[in-house]
Amino acid sequence: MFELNQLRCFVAVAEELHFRRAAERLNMTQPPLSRQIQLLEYQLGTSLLQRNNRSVKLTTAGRALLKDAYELLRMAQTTSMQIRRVGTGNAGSVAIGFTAAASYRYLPQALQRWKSRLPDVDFQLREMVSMSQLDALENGKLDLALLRPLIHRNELEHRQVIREPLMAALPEGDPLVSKRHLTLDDFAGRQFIHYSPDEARYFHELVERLFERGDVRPLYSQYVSQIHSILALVYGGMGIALVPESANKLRNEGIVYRNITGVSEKPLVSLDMVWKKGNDNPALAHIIEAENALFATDPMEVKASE
Amino acid sequence: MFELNQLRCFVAVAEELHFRRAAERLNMTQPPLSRQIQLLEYQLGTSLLQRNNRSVKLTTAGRALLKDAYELLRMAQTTSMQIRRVGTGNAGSVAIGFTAAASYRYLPQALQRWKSRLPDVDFQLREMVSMSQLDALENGKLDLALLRPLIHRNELEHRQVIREPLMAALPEGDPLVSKRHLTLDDFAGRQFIHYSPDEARYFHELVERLFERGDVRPLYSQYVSQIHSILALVYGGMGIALVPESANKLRNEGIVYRNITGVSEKPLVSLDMVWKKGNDNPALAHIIEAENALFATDPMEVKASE
DNA sequence: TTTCCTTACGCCTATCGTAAGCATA
DNA sequence: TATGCTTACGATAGGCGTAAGGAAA
Repeated sequence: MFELNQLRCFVAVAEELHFRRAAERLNMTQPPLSRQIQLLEYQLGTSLLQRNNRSVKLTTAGRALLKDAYELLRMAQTTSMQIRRVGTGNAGSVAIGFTAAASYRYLPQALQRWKSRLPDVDFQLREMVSMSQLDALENGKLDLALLRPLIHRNELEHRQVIREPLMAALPEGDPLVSKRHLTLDDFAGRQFIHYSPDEARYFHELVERLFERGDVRPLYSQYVSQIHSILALVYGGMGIALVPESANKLRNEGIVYRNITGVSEKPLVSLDMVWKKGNDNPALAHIIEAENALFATDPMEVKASE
Repeated sequence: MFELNQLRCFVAVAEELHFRRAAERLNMTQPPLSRQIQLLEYQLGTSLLQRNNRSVKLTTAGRALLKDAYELLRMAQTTSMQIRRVGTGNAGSVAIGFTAAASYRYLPQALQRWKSRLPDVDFQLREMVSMSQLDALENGKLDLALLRPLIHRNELEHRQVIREPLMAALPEGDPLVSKRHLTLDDFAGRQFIHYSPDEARYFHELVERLFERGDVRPLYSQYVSQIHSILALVYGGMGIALVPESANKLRNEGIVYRNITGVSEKPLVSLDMVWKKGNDNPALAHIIEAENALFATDPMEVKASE
């Protein structure tokens, strides 16, 4: 089989139709160039150039090869540049998993930042539940995961990327709506829609810890894992709930959000970016670096707002 | 820039994920294989394989390269085979020019023969007037021309491929139609549609020579170059004419063809195949060879039929 | 100790450059 | 005679194989 260098020799001769000039272009002397062409002809079993002492012309086979040689050399050149860029992280692809929660506030802006910084990187986005994301990270199906803090595994690294406050979600017409500022005491004895201790453990424990500090307890009526399900139940009058501030991007109709004095001032709910320790995807490194630079001091804090 | 051989080395390692086994597959020992991979990595400026003493894994850049390497090697392989076949004339393309006359009888069957013998050859057909064909042959735009015999140029070779008789073309209702066999004497004093001495010189001289042998002369009323024009004029009652037998493939409506005793027995009208002497298109050689074998004795003769 | 990749080193082949050959205008 | 490709030949560099090195299980 021929080598790319032989094709480069052949292309030079085919374009110059003159061995000496072609050799000059290739920064070599003419005799070895002749030999390379002869070798190529021998390997292909056919003559490529018809040469007498006065002229050099392409044969039919030579004309056919010239077209393919251009194609091959062009593709080799493209490949070389592309791999170089993948190596530096300026090209390639990054597989990103995210939970529904991440898709509302953090992911859209983050994607915009990353795409403008890495325009030739292909971002593959997949909505997945937290557990699947962690598994996918480990077996290399994902480069990056966006999810609520969990017990982190050893081989995974993480960083907080967003923190937002908890707010009360009330159905329209609820007596508490008239109060501008609630306190946790207002939840005493109220039907309360809680988070599932298994499938939404992070939120479950967050809420548990809040109420452990005081004396009041709401009446836990339901255990639900997804925020949009909680909002549906609040809307349906099944109770009131505590949700992260970004829930208002999910649903506003029939629901009123209220700050809770002593709670909503602090951004309690985190979103984490997680990746595998040994992941060598250079584009991933750029993303992590970009987020580190952006949140040089602290993760992005979402202030309580009304 | 890398060489194809380095890609072959890389692919072997990427598939085996084991240097020693890959080296065996490549019929070499393991250390030089390591060196080739290192060289490739150096040339691309990025690591392709992540190797510790226990395992070899593709990096992101390596995965990207593997896909492109397959593509490049496959294309090189295809090119090699294709050029080899072009060299033997079993692939490639042949540009064939033909006059309208050739397209009726000879070309269709000939093309069928050639295509079944050379299934991977691309036949490019172009209808052209004779002069353009000869020019195109000389400057390499055509490989083969099909036309009436002309004063042949030096650099061109030719062979007769078909001979057919001349017949009389009469308008329906002409008094001569009632005779089953005409003679040239029947043309005496009749309005006769002749061939142009410039644009249809071959036919012009053929007809001239015919009438020179006897005493009768028709009345030359029109000088026309194309056979289908002659038939139109005959149909229109402008006169009668002498046309090659294959004219009946052009037009039958309103025209009656009749043999001429002493003329139609001999196949007087030839069609030639012409090519340039130095043409190196191997597929052309196959075509010429095929026709030589087919007409081992004589060109295909079209018998006078009614 | 074994496995497996890397480094070191000598050999050899393939490519290069110089020089001579040969055909043509 | 000048031009231009090929052949011949010595030098050199790059690739291969063998042997030694080093890390991990």
